[in-house]
Amino acid sequence: MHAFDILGDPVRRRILEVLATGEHSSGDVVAVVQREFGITQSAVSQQLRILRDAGFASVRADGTRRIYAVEPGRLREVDDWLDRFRALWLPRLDALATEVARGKRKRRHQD
Amino acid sequence: MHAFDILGDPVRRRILEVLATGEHSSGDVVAVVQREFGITQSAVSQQLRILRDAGFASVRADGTRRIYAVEPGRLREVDDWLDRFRALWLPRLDALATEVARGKRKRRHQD
DNA sequence: TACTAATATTAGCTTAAGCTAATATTAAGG
DNA sequence: CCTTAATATTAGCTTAAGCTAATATTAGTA
Repeated sequence: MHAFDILGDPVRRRILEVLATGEHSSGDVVAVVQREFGITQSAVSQQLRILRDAGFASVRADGTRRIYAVEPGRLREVDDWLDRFRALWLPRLDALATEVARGKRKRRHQD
Repeated sequence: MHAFDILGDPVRRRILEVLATGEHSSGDVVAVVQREFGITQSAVSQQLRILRDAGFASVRADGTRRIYAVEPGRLREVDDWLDRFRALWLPRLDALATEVARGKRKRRHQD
């Protein structure tokens, strides 16, 4: 599944925004999303699972709590996809400078 | 409408990929998408309209042809959104260096 | 002015995504 | 063990997104 398909949902994006600030328990995430979107714990849990399954987030157990963290790989795919458009807003940057600027390492581009 | 909501569709993404290589007529886009997705001219035209309305593409007339081009603004929104995650894959880059690296100008962040 | 080529629009169908409600699971504590 | 807290899962409903088929629009051309 393409990274953008996962990010094409406001709840999932919000969850990732929360996790971008650091690890959080499922309950923490539920609290935020529930306040802002008015949906149930079940719905949030389902979205957390989608994020896990798609590789956007990872979990570890802490007692009865589940602690979620962002997994950056899929987000880098998005970053890579944008490369083809960057010339449009960084017009005066030659190829090498762009490579350096974007901190790009050698990596396989599986579009 | 959030940029990601628009990009959460493979046909629309493919259209933007085509336009990333330069201006193209509606017919050109239809040819590519039709070959790859097997959908009708109508469907492609509808997606082109969505991209226009959302500010991802612009059109100009050339006789009976419509010439489409990428409009970078909305894609930069995506780039901006990713900022909050970049520390995850650019860990050894201080704030200023990141600013420079990302070629960031002063701009209003309306998340 | 009739005809054709290029594209857009509209109405209506179908499917899948995201939700709720209910229930299951798992771990900790008394 | 029994209970409670934290979280996950499942079944089923609803809605909206994306499609097709048909038709409209617009511009160039004979």
